[in-house]
Amino acid sequence: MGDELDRFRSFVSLKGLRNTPEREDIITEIFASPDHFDVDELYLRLRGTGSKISKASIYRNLPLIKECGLIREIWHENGHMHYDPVYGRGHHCHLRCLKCGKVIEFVEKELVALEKRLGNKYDFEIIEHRLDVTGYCAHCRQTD
Amino acid sequence: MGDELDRFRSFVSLKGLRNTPEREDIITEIFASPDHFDVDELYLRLRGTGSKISKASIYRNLPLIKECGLIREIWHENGHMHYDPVYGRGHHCHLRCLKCGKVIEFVEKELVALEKRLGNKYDFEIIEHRLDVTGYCAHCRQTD
DNA sequence: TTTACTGCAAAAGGTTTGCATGGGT
DNA sequence: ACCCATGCAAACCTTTTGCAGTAAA
Repeated sequence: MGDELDRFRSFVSLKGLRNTPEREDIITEIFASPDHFDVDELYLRLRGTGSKISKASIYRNLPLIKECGLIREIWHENGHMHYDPVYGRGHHCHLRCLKCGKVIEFVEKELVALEKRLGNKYDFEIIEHRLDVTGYCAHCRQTD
Repeated sequence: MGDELDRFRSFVSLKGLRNTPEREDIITEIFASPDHFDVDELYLRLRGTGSKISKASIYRNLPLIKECGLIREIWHENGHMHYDPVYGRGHHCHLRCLKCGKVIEFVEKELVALEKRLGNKYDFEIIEHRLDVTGYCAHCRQTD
């Protein structure tokens, strides 16, 4: 907790880049409530805290924050990308309702073994896997 | 083989829609070599066969062809969606090289059991899962 | 002092849509 | 004949980028 900033500061200085208040604001806000988000939501949340940051800066910084390992891209929906804060949280996958959009996170440890198997079989160095399961939740099936 | 068209014809008439040469051209071309594609590639392939179809029609028809179960969306990359012909082929997942873009398809039958487990546990009617594994292939690791 | 970072606004690029025409059923 | 589907071009929307000013290091 607060750890994210430390990690980002090291990352940035290691790369010979600069840290800025804007970057810290973004990261702080993301981890203030580490739920899935898209650029627009994050922008509005930041505005809500009084930040005057521009969307351009958000777009420019998300790849860096991703490279640093604090967030990852999860899925693209309605024409835009969604992100998931991952730092400090175990790897998980998503079960998503196609109607209401509700998202349930679940952990599937077998996938680690699967990764290893695939890496060996096809001679790949696996970087990540993304498993997205979709369907209809109980509530949405009733109100069909 | 050719089966795709039959399926689409039934689907379309069941929905009270109309079949057209453009729609058949799209489907025929997709299954002429059923590899992953994006809209632009498909458009060029169609042009290559002499078709005068517009991109607008492709964009308007892909959702229908998807709903019919002939294709599915797989991943969004470089700002646009990629598609996968699925009809008549077993369900598979993708292992993708982050550098050269090479795609290896693999089958993981355990995922069916996983789907069932998730459905029961969270009371979801599962529609589909998408597992996308990324990393670096042997060739790209050597030429780093 | 250097030069990466920011905000702004314009541009880019994929996808959608309005409209008039054409063609299934 | 009805009205859905098409082509064209404009609109739309997310994301990227050029530029001039600002501020880390």
